[in-house]
Amino acid sequence: MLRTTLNPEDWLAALDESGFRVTTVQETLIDIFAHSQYPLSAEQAWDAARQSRPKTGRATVYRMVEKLENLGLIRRVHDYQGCSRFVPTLPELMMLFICLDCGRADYLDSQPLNDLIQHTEDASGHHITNSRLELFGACADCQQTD
Amino acid sequence: MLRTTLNPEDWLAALDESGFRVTTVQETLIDIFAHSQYPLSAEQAWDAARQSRPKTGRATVYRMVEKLENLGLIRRVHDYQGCSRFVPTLPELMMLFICLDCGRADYLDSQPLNDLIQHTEDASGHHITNSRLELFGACADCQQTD
DNA sequence: AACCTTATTGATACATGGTATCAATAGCAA
DNA sequence: TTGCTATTGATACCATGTATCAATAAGGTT
Repeated sequence: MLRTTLNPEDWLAALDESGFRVTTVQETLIDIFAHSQYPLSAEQAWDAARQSRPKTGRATVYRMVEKLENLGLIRRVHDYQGCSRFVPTLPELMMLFICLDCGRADYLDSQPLNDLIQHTEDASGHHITNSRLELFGACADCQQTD
Repeated sequence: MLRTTLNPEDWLAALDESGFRVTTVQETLIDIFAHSQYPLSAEQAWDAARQSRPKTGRATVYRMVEKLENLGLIRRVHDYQGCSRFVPTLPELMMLFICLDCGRADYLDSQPLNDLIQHTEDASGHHITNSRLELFGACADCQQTD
């Protein structure tokens, strides 16, 4: 699966630039999200965080997830598993494909979505400021193993 | 806003054909969903149901909402208000626009989405079986009043 | 129309996921 | 090093949704 690389240091820099203190919890959680192959819930991130940092609090993780989402560093995935899991944001790759077989998320180039939005604005008269597109099915890898 | 008409009787017929008993709770809830201008949560539907049918139970409404969703008669809306509200399904109009100002849902023709899916399948090699597209912004009406 | 079977309902208790509170901790600037 | 204050962790709390189970009511049968 295509996946442009993500740099945890950029995320820490983004927090710093937004005026937040850089803490060890943040480093831990950013590492967890940036390196996960799969969408993660706050609960899953909490479990993962406690492996390297046992005293990590649950509320802290929920707060951190909210902060990362507000900063646009992670985005919520809405799929058949629910609406509580997150993946890193890749700004140019906003079309998300979720494989119903292996569960992995694939990021797709946003251009077709941008075109669709432009076309829809023209046709409907609505002014579109935000969008969410999620595609579901069997990924290229999983089709071969069926 | 465009909105093709919905016939509550068709919904009752769909329940009947699926082997479910047709009850007064169902009639009440179907009427509520079919005529709402806005996405409704189960809790909101419960409030509405009790106005004409005071003894209606909370769990019953949650069960009914789940049933209507499983039958494809209503669909879940995932927006800034959360992921617990539903709108009627209009099969040929699967692109949903939500106005961030007035809150109303507008249904848009699915063809551009179908084209995008076809294109994405060809480009990515994934087999796409399902999709969700939601667009957000200011609707044509609300732009004029700004 | 009365009867029977069983799906559906309503009330209650429960589970899950997320949030508010607040004293203790730890960034970070001086 | 010190002091200020954002952040944290523990706990209690809340909201949303689910399991249980006796009572009710659809709707087919007689």
